[in-house]
Amino acid sequence: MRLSRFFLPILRETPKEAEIMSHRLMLRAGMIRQESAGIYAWLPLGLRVLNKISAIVREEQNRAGAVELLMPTVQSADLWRESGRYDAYGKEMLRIQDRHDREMLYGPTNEEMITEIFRGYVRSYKDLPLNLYHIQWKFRDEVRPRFGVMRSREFLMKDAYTFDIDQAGARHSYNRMFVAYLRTFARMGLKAIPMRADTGPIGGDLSHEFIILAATGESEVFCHADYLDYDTPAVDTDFDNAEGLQGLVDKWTALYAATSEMHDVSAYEAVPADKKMSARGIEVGHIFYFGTKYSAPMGAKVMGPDGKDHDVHMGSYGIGPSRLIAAIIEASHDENGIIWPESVAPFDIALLNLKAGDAATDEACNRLYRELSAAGRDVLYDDRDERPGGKFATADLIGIPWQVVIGPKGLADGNVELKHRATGDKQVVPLGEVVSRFAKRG
RNA sequence: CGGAGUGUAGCGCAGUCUGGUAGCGCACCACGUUCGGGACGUGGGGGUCGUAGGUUCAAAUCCUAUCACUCCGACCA
Repeated sequence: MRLSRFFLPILRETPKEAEIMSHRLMLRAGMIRQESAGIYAWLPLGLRVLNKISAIVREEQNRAGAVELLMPTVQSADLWRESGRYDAYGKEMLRIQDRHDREMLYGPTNEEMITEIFRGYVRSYKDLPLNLYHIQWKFRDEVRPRFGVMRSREFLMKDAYTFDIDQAGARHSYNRMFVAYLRTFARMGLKAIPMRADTGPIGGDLSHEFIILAATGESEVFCHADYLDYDTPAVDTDFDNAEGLQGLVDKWTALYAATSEMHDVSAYEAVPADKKMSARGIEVGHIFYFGTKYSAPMGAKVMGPDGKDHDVHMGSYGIGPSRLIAAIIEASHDENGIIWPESVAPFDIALLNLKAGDAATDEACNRLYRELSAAGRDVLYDDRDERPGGKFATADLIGIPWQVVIGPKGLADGNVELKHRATGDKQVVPLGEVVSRFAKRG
């Protein structure tokens, strides 16, 4: 992409309403624009990151055996009356009427709808287990949206729903998502710690919030420091191996980790002093098992091997890609701007032409732009007629992992400069070697 | 939903107390000099002062209503 033809409305000054760093940087980098309280337009740079994150979520969901579909944003109130939640949900639900005065709502979540879909087709235990998910916009009319996309009213959410014949099956389904989540967040460069969460009236131990530690986190968390050193489950993890998965989950839940709502002071006291970690955290995922809470009232049952009907055991599993963007920025930035992990960066390489209009630099840049693009790299080519300082500042602000800097001075010796955004390391590289350097990294 | 604020050019702000017909910095446009970490000069464009009433010879400024947004608290992916 040539910057001269892209739409990147960066701001030099910080809009006053932005309190936390991720919100400031997203506004300054031209990623989002507020359209209403807690409602944002995604500008091209922001959308690129959002799509990268969704792609990782999708890959890991699929790997764990989940199947993607897409449900609508607008739902019928009648559906929610079946579960009793139409009245129970309260003012957070955005209620609307269509032209026939039918009561509709903008979905805050999809348990009712997925249960309706399930019961319409699935009749036998032989069709289980089943895990269906979608990535769709949700709306929750928060009393006080704030912190940009961290707590917005409209937000993108991946929500998966599992169906099993019994609780043992549901536990395996739960564990699949548990491990998929560990992999998902790790791929985005995040250290997410699963913390025991409130299961409400269902009880049991099958509910976890995945928390990223960050100074600006909304909730106070307490955990054992060893979690930070744990290895991510391998890419070839066998998700059909129930014992193997249980072992992984056991390992990741053995040590103490809880948010303030679930904090158990005496259990925390048992953590060795040098391992005690008290910090603030951002919730980026939440998984839980809720049994037959929706299947029973809504009549989602299947015939079991015993020839009898069974209410299916369900669970739901959420990840907020839009919130994740803010969480990643909170965890990865410096005074100059965002530092994207390579896996979610909007572009792989920023190609800076320090003297647009100069025949030699133009030619070298054009060639590199073509060759890097052909090698499968997403390149943002800053071909604008701007001063070098502005180009450096822009590239740093929007956080592209690598900067290839081409100016007349270096080019006279056949060299370009390669800068790594995260470390600030700069090295001089012969022009002819740039493409091979990046080809290897893929 | 309780409490506190703010709405003046794309962004950040002054002007409001004490009414006299709107200004500064950045950004934007033109020309020139510049050009390896956010240059400088000259000239220029852009605002029904959130909206609606009212008071007044005269309202960004005073009064009333209303809308939007932000912050603190309670609540939440």
